Amino acid sequence: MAVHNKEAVEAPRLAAASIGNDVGLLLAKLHAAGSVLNNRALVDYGLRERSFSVLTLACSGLEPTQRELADFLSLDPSQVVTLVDELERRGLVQRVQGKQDRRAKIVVSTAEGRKMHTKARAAMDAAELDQLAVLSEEESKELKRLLRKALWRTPV
Amino acid sequence: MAVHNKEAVEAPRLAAASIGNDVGLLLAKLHAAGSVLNNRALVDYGLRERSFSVLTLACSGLEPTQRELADFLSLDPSQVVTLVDELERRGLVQRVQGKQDRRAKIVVSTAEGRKMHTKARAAMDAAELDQLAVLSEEESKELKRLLRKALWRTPV
DNA sequence: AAACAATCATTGACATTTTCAACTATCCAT
DNA sequence: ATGGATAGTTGAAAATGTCAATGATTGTTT
Repeated sequence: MAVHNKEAVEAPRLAAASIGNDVGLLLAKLHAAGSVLNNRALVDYGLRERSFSVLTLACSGLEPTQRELADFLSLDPSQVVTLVDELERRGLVQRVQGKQDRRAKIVVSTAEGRKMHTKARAAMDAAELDQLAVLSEEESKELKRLLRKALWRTPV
Repeated sequence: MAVHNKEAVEAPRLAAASIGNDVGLLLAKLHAAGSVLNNRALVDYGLRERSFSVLTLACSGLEPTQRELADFLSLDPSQVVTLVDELERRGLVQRVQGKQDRRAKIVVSTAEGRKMHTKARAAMDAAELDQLAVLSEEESKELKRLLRKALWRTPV
């Protein structure tokens, strides 16, 4: 997702409108701006935000099924197929048959995939630091906490 | 944007992965979930998130040009054309030629548009309240403040 | 144990959205 | 006045999102 905004650095004139305080718009804009940064950070590794997410989860040890990936990443199952196809083609992940449920396919990382992930993770962390540079350490933590809470209704 | 997540109510198993703390993913998921709520809230008025944003700004008195709308909403100028076309066709906004710059077109609301906006705004506020129901008043305010700060680097 | 509905991954079709390049009209700087 | 940039518009191409159908497998009901 690209950003056409040339003036993301300071509050534009229109931010004064009531909509400048809408959570929906704030989320959309910050998400769009962040996506640009993230995808730019990942381009060296041939990854994009989504394939990075899948790779990360494949490396997590949680042994996610494709269905779980779809649910967690808010994607259609068919989109997960495409993402895993690509990562598997590049030798970064593998599909293994589910133990309890043989319909399910668990996506696990290869050694290659874990090496790739380590490097990509560093780039992503730098990008996030960049995006939130204007916030203090406490503010960044608080922002994440609030996002998680709003999303999952966990006390945190 | 639709959400395929069936378990948005509580933290899913995969949230334990390192990615469950990534701002990018948190923004993407909360934005996606919010879009569903917002678009559902607007369907009665024949609006969607984006046309509502354009209508709001047309009603703001700020007299935005289409270029400003594109920048502010992180849209391609051609997408703004489509949105304004539709709103104008329905008699909710009008294009008026810019005063200083005759290339520019300022998007202003009609009386009809303002009535529509008032009703839609109420529905949107309710949707936002719903989405952030789990947060306290202070937390909601703080979340918005942090989003605005990260986005526009205003002290706030 | 046979039949049933439900679920997982996959495919392919279709719709929507994004991105981009061209074009006209207008602006601004020299 | 000329030339280069910008605003809006159009249309085409690429990327993404959505959805229905399928085969394999599961759990459930008779």
